[in-house]
Formats: sequence, C-alpha cells, structure tokens
Amino acid sequence: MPKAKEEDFLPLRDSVYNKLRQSILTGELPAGERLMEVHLGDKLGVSRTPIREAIRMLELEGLVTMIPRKGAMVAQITEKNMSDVLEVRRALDILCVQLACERITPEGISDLKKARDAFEKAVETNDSRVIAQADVEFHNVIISATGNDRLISLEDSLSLPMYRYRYEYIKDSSGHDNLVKEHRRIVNAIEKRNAEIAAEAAGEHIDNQRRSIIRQIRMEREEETMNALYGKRK
Amino acid sequence: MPKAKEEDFLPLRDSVYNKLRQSILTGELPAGERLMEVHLGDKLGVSRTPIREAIRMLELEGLVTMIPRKGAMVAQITEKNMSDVLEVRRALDILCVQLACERITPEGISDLKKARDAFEKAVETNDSRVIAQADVEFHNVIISATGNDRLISLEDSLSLPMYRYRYEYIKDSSGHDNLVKEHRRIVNAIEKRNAEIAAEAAGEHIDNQRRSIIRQIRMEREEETMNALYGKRK
DNA sequence: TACATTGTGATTGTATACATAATACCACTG
DNA sequence: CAGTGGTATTATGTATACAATCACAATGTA
Repeated sequence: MPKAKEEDFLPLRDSVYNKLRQSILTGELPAGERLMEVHLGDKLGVSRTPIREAIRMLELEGLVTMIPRKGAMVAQITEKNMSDVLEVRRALDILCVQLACERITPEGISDLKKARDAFEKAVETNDSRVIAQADVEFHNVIISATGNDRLISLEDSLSLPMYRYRYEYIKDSSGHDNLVKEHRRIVNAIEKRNAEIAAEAAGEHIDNQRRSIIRQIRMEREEETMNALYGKRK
Repeated sequence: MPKAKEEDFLPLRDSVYNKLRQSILTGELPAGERLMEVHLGDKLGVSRTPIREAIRMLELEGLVTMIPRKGAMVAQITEKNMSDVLEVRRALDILCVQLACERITPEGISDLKKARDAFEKAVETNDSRVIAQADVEFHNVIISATGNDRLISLEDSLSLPMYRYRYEYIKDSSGHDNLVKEHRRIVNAIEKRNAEIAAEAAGEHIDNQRRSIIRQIRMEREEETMNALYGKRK
C-alpha cells in the first residue's frame, strides 16, 4: 500500500497519523478523550508540529472533533453519525459491485474467487479476527476492481468508523452462514456480470451490517445510561 | 453557515485554507503550480505553520498533491480523475434525491420550489455566473433535505473539482432549456415522493454535466498539445 | 452560604529557529 | 563539448519559543 519504492522516507506526521488512527479505531483512545498536543508529543517522542498536522488530517476524516482554542477530542460515535455513514456506504458499495461487473478482468475474477474461498476457510476457524481480516480483503478485491481511485479512497475512509464494531458484527451473524452465502451471491453475480443481482446482494449485505451495528450502538448507549444512573466505576 | 454565534474566532489555518481553496478553484493558482510555504506565507502575511496545516487539509481533499521533502503542488485535473469523481457523484446525487423523497419536509418542498423559480429567473439573465450560483443553491436545498451530514460534506468536497468547468457547462447547455426542464422534473418527482423518477432525472442531470466537462477537458488537453508542438506563449 | 473576581496554570495559536534533504549551478575533467 | 562532481542555495521537516486565551480554583465580599 505505501509507495515505498521511490521513497521509504515517512514524515513523522504520517507516522503519528497512523498511530493515532490505529489507537482510535481499536478503542485504545476512547471517544471523547482529549488529544493534548504536548502530552501526545511526549508519548510518541515528537514535537507538537507533527502532532498538529496529524490532527488536522484526522479531523477531515471525521475521526476527531476540533473546537478552536479548546482542543481536539476523539469524535463521538453517535447512532445518527453511524447511520449517515452507512447510508452513504450503501450507495457506494452498490456502485462498487456495479462497476466491478463492467470492469473486472479475468485476473480480478480469479482473485475474487480466491478471496471468497479464503473467507470461507477463515469462517471455519471461528476466530472473529481472522474472519474480519478475510472479509476486508474480499471487499478490497471488489473495490480495486472498480479502477476508480476516488471511490477506493472514499470506501477506505468510510469504513474506518465501523471497524470498532466489526468483530461483534461477525459474531452476530448466526453461524456466519449468511455471510458466506452473501459473498457467494456477490461473486456469482459479478462473474456473470449481472449488475442488477450484484447490486441487490451488496445492498442486503450492508443492510445486515447496519442492523448489527445499530443494535450494538444502542446497547452501548443503554449501558452508559445505566452507569450514569447507578454510578459509574472508575 | 459558520458557527459564528459562540465563537467568531477563526484560526489562521482556516482562513488560509479558504483563500487557497478559492484560488485553486478559480484557476488563479493553476494546476501544477508549486505551493511554497515561505512564499505563500509572505503573500498572505502569516508564518509557515498555518500554511502547512492548510496544505494538509487541501491534500486530504485532493486539491493539492504532496511529495515528501519535495513540496506541494496544485493537483492536476486529469480526465480519469474527473471521471472518477463524476462516477461517485452520480451515485451520491441519486442517493440525495432518493433520500429527499423520503424525508423532505413541507418547508423543504417550499424552499425547493423557490430555488427552482429562482433558477429559472436566473436563466433569463443569461449571465453564467448568476445561473451557476442559482444552480448551486438549488442543489443545496436538495442535499440539505437529506438530513445526512456525511452526505452533505461529501457532496461539498466532490463538487469542488468541477467548479472550474461550471460556467462553460452552463454555456454549453443549449439555451439552458435542458437545465430548466431537468430541474422541474426533479422537483416534481420529489414533491410526489417518487424516488424512482427522481433518481432517473438526477442521473440524467449529472450525465449531461459529465459530457460537457469531459469535452472541455479534452479541448484543454488538445490545446496543450498544440502549444507543446508549436511553442507556447509565455 | 452564595456569588463574583481575580490570578495562576495549562493549552492552543502562531512565529521562528535549526537540521536535513533536494535542486541548481558552475567549474572541472575527459 | 558532454558529462561529472561538488558546493551553494532553497525548501521542507521538525523543534522550540512566545503570545493569547481558557479553565478552574482560591479568595474575598455581601
């Protein structure tokens, strides 16, 4: 993924950006956490300048919220927020499979089948992390097949906010049978270049994700309310 | 639009960001132009720090290209590039009208009709800038009606790269009759909450834009080739 | 006790200083 | 004359310094 060939030099801002992004997505930096420049700088061993630039980037991606002269904090994930993202992703995921139907190469189809098989194998391990990884790679094959760079980067940034919910979503899917079935359906449709069926399958696929994620958020909220009412632990 | 109520303080980086963005979109800073920090700082009367942060933001929006240790330049607009953006925008514009069909309020419908009438009035002036402005406002009404914040900001950033071509596109449209007709069709469909027709109309609307913009880019390229062959003027 | 006020510490905004890499220019050599 | 090497200049990367503002607490007063 990185353009290491010509230049393996990575500015600190990018390194910081990646680290912060990772920390936010894994929940190590929880929503609402303040991002203080000197503090982060100490922790990462760099000055404020790269930290600030990284924060600017995260801000535009929607992962952190800024209030001028107050500071930055990890963005709150609200149901509305996530719902908005999923709505957009639904449209773009459908666009992805439609374009893939038109443009996928024979090699792409072969990759896609490999990714599908790898996913089914991953499911058998019953390990959520392994399955999630295989799922990401499956989708990446489709996304790359569109050949649309803008779409690729948008899909990337729109899938970020839901990484936190991915494991649970995968556990949710009763026996993972649904996931396997949906993937197969998508692969078949793309192979036959049937955009209509592919779109339908992709739509259902993300609708299922949506349901699971929204349910999780509601449960989190409920838990928070409980804590607020009956006292929260440190 | 600005949240001026609580805080009318605008960090320099945002002010710089707006200025640079404007300069790029109007073509004052042509594609390929190098963005040198000290130079821009002198011109705008600020230090490098706000300039750098503004550049980071523009970079994520795709308006400038960065090469580490080399510098930033105004992003080249290629046909592929623009084509990618338009492909995504097509899907999102359609999503916009579909959501608007579901969610628009009576006030929204009233605003929409006002915007449509204002547009038709603008067309009569025959002034491209006036028409373009009315066109933007018409679309903004629809986009706002979706209530999807993420979609709103995406539409915003995806329409940026084509601002340069907007005037020509409007001149292109034979007598503007098409534009008026398309707008009317969209308004009628949204009012009747007929998502299918609305989607179709929105799709055609952007397909027309696409044709005009692609044609313009090809003409520009041709001109450049000529200049390269027969010598370019200063 | 309630509330206003002021002062102090902490944090961001902005500017500048220093280090390092890239580029351009020029002289020198073959 | 072409090509190479070295140096000077320029621009970016990073760190630090200074200024402005905000949060909060301590203090004093009604």
